[in-house]
Amino acid sequence: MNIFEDILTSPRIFKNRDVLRHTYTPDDLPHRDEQIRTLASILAPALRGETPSNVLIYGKTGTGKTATVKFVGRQLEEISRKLNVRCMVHYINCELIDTQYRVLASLANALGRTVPMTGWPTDQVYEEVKKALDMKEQTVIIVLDEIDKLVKKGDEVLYNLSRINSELEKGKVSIIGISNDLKFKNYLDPRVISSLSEEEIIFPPYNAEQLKDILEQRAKLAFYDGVLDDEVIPYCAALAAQEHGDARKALDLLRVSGEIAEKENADRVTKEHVKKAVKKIESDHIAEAVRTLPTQSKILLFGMVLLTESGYRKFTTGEVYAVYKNLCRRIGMDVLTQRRISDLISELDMLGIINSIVISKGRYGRTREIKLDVPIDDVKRVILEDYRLEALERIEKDLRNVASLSVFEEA
DNA sequence: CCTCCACCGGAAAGCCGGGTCA
DNA sequence: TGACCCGGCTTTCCGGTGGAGG
Repeated sequence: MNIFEDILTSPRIFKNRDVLRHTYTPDDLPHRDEQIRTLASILAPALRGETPSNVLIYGKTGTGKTATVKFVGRQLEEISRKLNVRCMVHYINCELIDTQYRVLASLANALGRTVPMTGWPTDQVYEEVKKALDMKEQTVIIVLDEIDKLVKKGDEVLYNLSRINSELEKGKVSIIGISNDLKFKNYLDPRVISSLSEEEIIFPPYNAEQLKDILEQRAKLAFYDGVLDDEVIPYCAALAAQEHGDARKALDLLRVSGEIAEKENADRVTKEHVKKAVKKIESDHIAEAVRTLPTQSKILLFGMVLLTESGYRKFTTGEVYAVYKNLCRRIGMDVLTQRRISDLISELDMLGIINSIVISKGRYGRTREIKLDVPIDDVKRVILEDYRLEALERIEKDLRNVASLSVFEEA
């Protein structure tokens, strides 16, 4: 049989998987009417040739901030075309575009100027932006998503952008800042704050009911009719609502459940698939967390893996440190002090890779009791992917044959 | 009730790579 | 270009401590 025939005849789950990704902006945002209307009324002056107020938008991840802004932005551009008003919305993700120069260059390019992504003096790019705006009598609404990332590198851009209007003849600029960090204002110059936050909109987390509506709306587009068991969506919604009402998480859960069902060649998605999806997402998160760990932490964690494998369900800072020190020596890496390792252990704890609590063993001192509470095989595999740590694999094999505990000795 | 272990965790200073400014 | 600054990482130093054993 032709392999494609095989694939084509297998049960079909997804009509359109992309609808469940967070890059997708739906045509209708349930339970965000209030925010949409507020934002629209703030931006409306743009259509009458006035400058809209600057807006700051707050809300945790997955509360629909970006989707709402993009949605309103699209509608605004649409109607301004109809009314023949020169008004555009320029979206910038500050996680990627995180310096004054890049923000200005991206803006200039969007306005039809060719500015290299590097090389020019910053004020020349600034002039270029101003010229473009004045010449076209353009109104631009700049969306700075994850604005807190930008602020951490200095608020000069924001300062310049917020007073650019007074230097323009005909062009108009207003700024929409999106942040999930409520405290990010602390890093700002008070003048910038007052100009930037002329208006503020808060996005509260979704509750389980609302998440259910969102999922149902998307599921209609994403899945074929009747492939979802009735309990699947309420279950996903309930799980995501427990964790801060994050719609992104709920959608991920639904998508991964579908993918698992598809891979299993099942003809419907069941609650069991959702349960598996929870596990898969969690283990992917852990793998990612381990992968991005600094090298020293990886060695440390590898030491913990070895201890766990040789039967220690829990161990103390001192024990791990001895193992860690040995491993470092054998693979020729620098050995950090115990004080530092103590901090690295706390970090691993915060990432949820290990469990550690400070206990007192009376006469035998006070220490942290550490437990590795993730699948050790996964952790080990990911650590060994690091080319600098290949040597660890050999050491581990040697240890299996010798008494594994010998790592402890020779302090 | 006191001691004293084996570490915790704060403070401060040093080091280093990168960026800024005259 | 060199002087300088900044922030992240690391070391040094050290005072603090819960509770088993005496």
